[in-house]
Parts: sequence; structure tokens; C-alpha cells
Amino acid sequence: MSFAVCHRPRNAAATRSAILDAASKRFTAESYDQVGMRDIAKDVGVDPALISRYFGSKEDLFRAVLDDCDGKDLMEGDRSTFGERMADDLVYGLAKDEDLAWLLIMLKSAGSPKAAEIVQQLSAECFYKPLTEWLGGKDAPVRARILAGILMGVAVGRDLSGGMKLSAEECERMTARLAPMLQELVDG
Amino acid sequence: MSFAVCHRPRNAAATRSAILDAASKRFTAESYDQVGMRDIAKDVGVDPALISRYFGSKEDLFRAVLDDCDGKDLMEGDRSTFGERMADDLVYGLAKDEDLAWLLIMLKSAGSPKAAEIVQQLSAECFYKPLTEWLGGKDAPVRARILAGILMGVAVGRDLSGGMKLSAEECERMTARLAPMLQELVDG
DNA sequence: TGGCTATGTCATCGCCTGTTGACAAGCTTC
DNA sequence: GAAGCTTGTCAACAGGCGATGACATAGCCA
Repeated sequence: MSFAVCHRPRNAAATRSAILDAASKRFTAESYDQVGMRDIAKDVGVDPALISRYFGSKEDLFRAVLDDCDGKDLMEGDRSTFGERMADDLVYGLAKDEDLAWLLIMLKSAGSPKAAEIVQQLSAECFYKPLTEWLGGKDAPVRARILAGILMGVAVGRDLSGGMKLSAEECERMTARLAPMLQELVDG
Repeated sequence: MSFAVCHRPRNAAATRSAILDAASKRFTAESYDQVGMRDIAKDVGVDPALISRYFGSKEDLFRAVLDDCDGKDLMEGDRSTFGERMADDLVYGLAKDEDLAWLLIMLKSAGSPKAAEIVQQLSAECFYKPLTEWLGGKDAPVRARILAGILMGVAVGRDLSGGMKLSAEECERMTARLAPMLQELVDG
């Protein structure tokens, strides 16, 4: 007697992609150190050794994840409502989605030296540069830094406190204060 | 023949305090996971086992460090120049000092679940509450959150990029933009 | 001086991590 | 249908971690 276990069809490309996807989700939700190869493998339903075979080391996998997400999601949508959208995302926690993947990964991995070095190598070219160009205008590099900083900082503050811990009315006030700050940074 | 090794005089209180101090420095500079008991012990010049004996577990030591720093350093100094001072600290990296110990520890430890839980327990009472009271006025809790968020976010952004990576002039522009934002949050 | 307690050290345990090489099972092709 | 390359699994290793209990020694008190 045998149980009919449901195997995924053998497809290297699909499996590789699934690993990349699972890794991305993990790295946006937890820090580099906290994410284990065994965790990712379990998510995909695959042996940990396979990840090593496909991507080399954990660092290489991390690099591949960062290469994969282009960081341009931030800049999609109407420019004139950027502040409002982001303020909502930050306060009400919708940031778990893919919009802010780059930011969240950068944030969560600040603790680990290896991950930080990789982020440092890639963030300038793949994140800050496009963001700066998108912003344009006066002091664009400076505004990009402040913008990214606010987004990361408020997000980490919320995470650390286990939610905003504010009343519904206070949440409204928060978005009302954040939105113009962010919008002003976009407008210049 | 024997080398004259310089032993610190046996003094439990002093040693305990030295451990606490070294741990505080480590936890402000690196993440909870990255800091090892052996590192702290080496800083103090003591056997790792002693730390366990004095403080129990690593979590308990972390809690003790957080209990030790009162988080009121942020609120010292002239209120009317708060924005300017903090903007300078952030951009020029003086934040390594003790002014922002609470903030940096919170920030660096966001990655580890255990540390995050402890921070979550203590930050409300020991950090956000005094900060909120110091701010006072309209929407104080909201302003406290935004303020702490910006400080953490810009700091982590700088850390991750290995410095601000801005020209001297751009640094000036950055402080010029940050200072009024921060000051406005203080003034209400 | 002799002993006793506080203080600090040493060796070691168990656990978890990333990584590796040997092995098993599928799909393709002749 | 059998060889052969691809895809995936298994078991194990080396290294680092926090924590523990047994041992050594310094300083005080009688």
C-alpha cells in the first residue's frame, strides 16, 4: 500500500522561480539572519540542498532576490496622490504587499553585516538611482534619501510596536500629517 | 617565570556594571542576533559564563540594558533647536553617541523576534510615553511616532548605504530639509 | 594563620545553521 | 526498453551559538 503523494512536475525553471519567490517573501517579512534555508525549502516543498545547488550560497540567493525585484513599484501610480497612498500603506499596514519589497528587504536586513554589504552594493544602482531620477528636480538625491528613510522608519516603528497602537481617529490624523510631508518630498 | 597579568580587583557590582555598559554599546552598534555573549565578555575581559551567571539569559541581559537607559536623552537641550540638532546628528553620524541609544537599539533589534518582543514590551512605557508627554499638544502620540520613525529611518538608511553618500553641499541641503520637518513635529 | 564565601574560569553540552557529496528517481532519446 | 542526463533527496559534517555545572582563586573574618 502506498500513499499517492502529489509531486510537482519536474521543471527546473519553475522550481527555481518558486524558490526565488518564497525567498523574497521570507526576506521581506523577516531579517536575513532569521530566514533559514530550511524555512524557504519547506515553503517550496523541496529539500534545502536543492537551494544550495541552484543558487550557491545563502548570500547568492539573497543577491538573486534583490536582483529580481526592480524597485520601481514605488513609482507606479498617480504622482499627485503619492503622499496619500504611501501614508495609507504605512499606517494601515498594506505595505506587506510587493509595493515596498525593496524597502522592506533593506530594512529587515540592516542587522546582518553580510546582507547589509549586499544591499549596499545594489541599493544605489537599483533603488536610489531610479528613485532619484523619478523624483527629479531640485535636491533629488537628498529628497530620495529622506523619502526612503521616512518610509522605512515608520514601517519599522509599527512593526516593533506590534501595530500602530493608535486609535482609529489617531490613525487618520497620522495619515493626514504624513501624506503632505511625503507629497512635498515628491513635488520638490 | 610568570607574566604579571593585570586583573581587575574583584568587585561584583563594578563588573556587572561594566558588562551592562559593554552590552549597551554592542546592542546599539549591532543587531541582537549579531551580538554574541562571547563578544561582550571579550570587551569586558571576562569569561562568558559570568554574564550568564549575573544576568541569566541573553534575553534578560537585553532587558537589563533597555531598563538601564532611560530614553530621555532625546529630550534634553533647547526645544527650539531640536530639529537642527537632530538633523545634524542624523546626517553627520553623531548619532553613534548615547543620545539616541534607545532608538538605535530598537532599530538594530527589529530583526530578531525575541528582541522585538522585549522592545515591544518596554518601548511603550519607557520611550513613547515620555516622548509623547515631552512633545505635548495636539496629536502628541502621532507626532511621537512620526518623529521616532524619521529618526530611525534616516539612520538606518545611512547605515545601509555605508554613509550618506552625498556631497558636502548635499549634506547641507539635507539638514536644511530635515531640520524644519523635525522641528515642526516638535512644535506641533 | 586557617577557613569560608564571593567572584571568576574552564570544559563541555545540546542545538541549530549553511553546506557538501553520495545516492535515488524521472524524463528524454536512441 | 535501456542508457544517460537532469532533477531532487538523504545523511552527515563543521562551525557557531547560548547555557550549565564543576572547579579554581582572591579577599575577608575569626
